[in-house]
Formats: sequence, C-alpha cells, structure tokens
Amino acid sequence: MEFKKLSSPSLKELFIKEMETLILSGRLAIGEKLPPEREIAKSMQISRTVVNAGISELARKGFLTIKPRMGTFVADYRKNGNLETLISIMNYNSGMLRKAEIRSVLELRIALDKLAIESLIPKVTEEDIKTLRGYVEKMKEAETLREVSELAFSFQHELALLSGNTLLPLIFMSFKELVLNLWERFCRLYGKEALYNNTSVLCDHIEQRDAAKAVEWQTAVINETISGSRQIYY
Amino acid sequence: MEFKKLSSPSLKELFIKEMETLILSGRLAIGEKLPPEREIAKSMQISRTVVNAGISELARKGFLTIKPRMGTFVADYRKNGNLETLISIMNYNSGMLRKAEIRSVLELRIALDKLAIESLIPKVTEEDIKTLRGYVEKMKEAETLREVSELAFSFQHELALLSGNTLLPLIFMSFKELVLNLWERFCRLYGKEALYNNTSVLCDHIEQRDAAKAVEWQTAVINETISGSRQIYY
DNA sequence: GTCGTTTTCTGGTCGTACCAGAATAATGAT
DNA sequence: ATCATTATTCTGGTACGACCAGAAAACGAC
Repeated sequence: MEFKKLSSPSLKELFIKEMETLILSGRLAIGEKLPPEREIAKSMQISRTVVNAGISELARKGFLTIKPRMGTFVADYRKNGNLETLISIMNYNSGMLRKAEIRSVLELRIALDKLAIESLIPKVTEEDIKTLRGYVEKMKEAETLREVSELAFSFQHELALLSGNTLLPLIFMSFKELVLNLWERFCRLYGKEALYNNTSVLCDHIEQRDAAKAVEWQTAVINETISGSRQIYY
Repeated sequence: MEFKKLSSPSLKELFIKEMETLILSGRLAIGEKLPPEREIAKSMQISRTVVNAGISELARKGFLTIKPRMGTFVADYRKNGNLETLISIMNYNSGMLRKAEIRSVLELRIALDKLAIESLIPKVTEEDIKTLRGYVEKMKEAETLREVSELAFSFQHELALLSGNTLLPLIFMSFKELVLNLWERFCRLYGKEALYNNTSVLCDHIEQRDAAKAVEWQTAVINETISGSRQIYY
C-alpha cells in the first residue's frame, strides 16, 4: 500500500478555487464587477496580498479582466479562455467532464496523433523506437492506475517530441491533467491491460514503419472509446 | 496615421520579462538555484511582492520550479513547457520564430482546421454562415495589417466555436499571439488582399457545404505558406 | 446646467514582520 | 572522535499598513 503525498493547499490556491467556483456556478455573473480587493480580503479574512495575487492568476486563466484603478470584472471565459481554463472547469466538476467535452478531447487526439505519427514514421530511428518501447514495457509492470496512465501519457508525449513538430509536445503538456484523467477512467472501465495492449500494438505498427496501419489503429481505438464514452461519463 | 495605444508595463511584467530573458539566453542554467526572493528584490530594487508574484507566474509558465522553504530552481522549459511557454519564447526573440516552429504551427493548423471544418459542415446553419461571412466582409474594409490579422483570427475562432468541439476554440485562443504574428508577416509578404481572398474562398466552400473542397483549399493555402515560409522567416 | 476642482475609489507597489518547514551549524553525551 | 540532539539560519508563504497615481464621482463656482 502506497500513500499519496499530502500537501495542504496554500491560501492563494484556496482563494482561486473559491473564486472559480463562484464564477463557474454562475453566482458571479459574466460582466459583473467584483468588490474591491480590500473588501474581498476583509470579507474572506485573508490578506490583500493573497487576493491580489489570486486575482492576477485568475485573469491569466481567462476568468477575470483587471482594469487597473477601475475594478476587476468577471470575464467571458467561454470566449477568452485557453486550455488552462478548461482544466479549471474540469477540476470544478471534481474531475468530471461532460460527454461533449470527452468527445472533443478524443476527436482532437485523433487529429493530433495522426499528425504525430505521420510526421514521425518517415524519420524514426531504431533509437527512437527503443525509447518508445521502454515506456510500453514499463506499462506492463506498472501497479497503480495512475502509474499506467502516466506512462501512457509519457509514451504519447515522447511520440510528440520525436515527431519533430515543436508544438505537439507543448500541446500535449497543456493537456496533461485532462488526458491522465481520461486514461484513469478508461482503465477503471476496461482494465489497465487494455491500455497497455492498445499502446503496445501502436508501438508495433510504428516499429514496422507502417504509418497507415498505425493511424488506423489509433483512430479505431479512440473512436471505440468515444462510442463507449457514455460509460466513462458518469 | 494611427497611434497605437501605449501602456507602460507593470513592474511585475518587467520582472517576468527580465527573468525570461536570463533563462532563455542561458545565463541562468537549467537546474540552477535562484537567489532568495529577498536578494532578488534588493538587487533589482523592487519589492518582494513583485518578485514573489512574478516567480509564481514564471513557475506556471514552466520556467521555474518553486520548492517552498527550499528555494526556486530553473526548470527545463523544453520538457515541462506548455503553449504559454512557446509564446514567451517567441516574444523573447522579438516576435521571430525559427523556421521549424513556423512549419510546426502551420502543420498543426492543417490538422486543426480540418477537424473544425469537417465537424462544422454537417451541422452548419445559415445563421452560422452569416456570422462567418461578417468577419470576411470586415476584412475587406480593414485598414491596418493588425486589423486584418485579427479578423482572420476571429474567423478561425468562430469556425472553431461553431464546430461544436469545445476544445478547438480554447486551443486557438492559446495560439492567438502566435497566429496573429504569422498573419501579419504573411500580409507584409503577400498583401492583406491575399489573406482576405484565402478566407473568402474558404467561406464560400463552407457555404456550399463542401467539406472536401474546403479542407482541400485550406490545406493548399497553408502548404503554400509553408513552402514560402523561408521568406516569412527572416 | 456647465465646467473646473477636490475628494474618493481602486489596483499596483512597497517595506516590514511573522510563520513554519528544511537545511545547516552548534552542542553535548557517550 | 562519533553521532544523536538541539539551536540557528534560510526561505517561501502570508499578513498589515502605507503610499502612489489614474479614473470616477462628488462638489462648487459661475
């Protein structure tokens, strides 16, 4: 039995979480003006330092718009949000995503994996394949769902790195929390052997430099997951 | 003659920029331990408030790792970076990107646009098309390069929104600075009429619900840009 | 009512101080 | 001298209170 490392969230994190909840639940309407930082601090019984830093971060996440010396306003995160916003939304729903969002992630993954695989195959070396295979092997031995999921993610990330497209790994990183979440649920549903098997077969196709088969396989796997996603969505 | 709205960057922004420069130039090596916040503040003659907030933001961007009560360390942004990191790297090079990165962006756009178009076509309404057409019309009248670029971006963003995939618009937003930058250069090279024309034809194909033609056109346009990118790259 | 002035409001920044965990130095028993 | 224990230092997290300067609102003279 392993224990997860515990760490109490900082005040700033608590503050951010609280504000996100207020905004995402609609209790703070879009466009609404927030009370002055001083009032928020007083009412929440925290220092203005925390409020100021927290608001600044929420602005970067697309939830707020700061107009210096005029006030802070709730932004339309659906229009101005970025990927980080989505992670926050997901965390707000205690790790749950709507079916539409799961579908969106998986559709996107088909497109991105396709790009990664097709870019990689023409230039892949034995060395590269050995690296990829390493992650697959580790997956076989992994104990916890989290471990398997992280290894599957690492495999994907490595694939993106090796593809030569400098943006792909960055996008995958932005997605990390999201994908890990999905993989864990996938494993709870189909077992971690299924995830291992899927990855392993993909790796085989890559080893044989068969881009078409690799893409086809991966697309099929993800499409199947989409079909079954009503079960992942709970 | 128009004047751009000026705004002096805040101290925090200056601090962040400075640190990014130090890290990206290599003067702060990866893994290196930063001086204590107090020393940085003293040496830069700013308050620790700014340093603390700035470091916090740099950590979120993947440039630093904060270990409370132990110190702050330069992270390997190439491995832990996300899309925001890339924007920072681009800004560090005063808006320039390496050819590999331009190519990466454009390759990615082919994949994403394809997904957006194919998701949109089966369900697009007259209303949607009117919205899209609106941006195209505005492009015709736009004066500055920046305006045209922003409208082209808005068109893409709207396309992503209408596609029904909830992630696409968020990704496009994460990309915003990058894409605007590329569009501006594209216009300087081929003229803003070219950008207008490209978008307009794409809109036509969408209006005729011809997904294949739309994708084909957009792919061709972007591929052409890739071929000519040695000129964008300077 | 209109225009110019003063006051208030607000986010940005500053400086100091305290907290508590981690690392290191100092201490003391064996 | 060695090693466990304790005291000190270091460091990021947080708290207060204060001032700055731009923007808005209140005010006042006409």
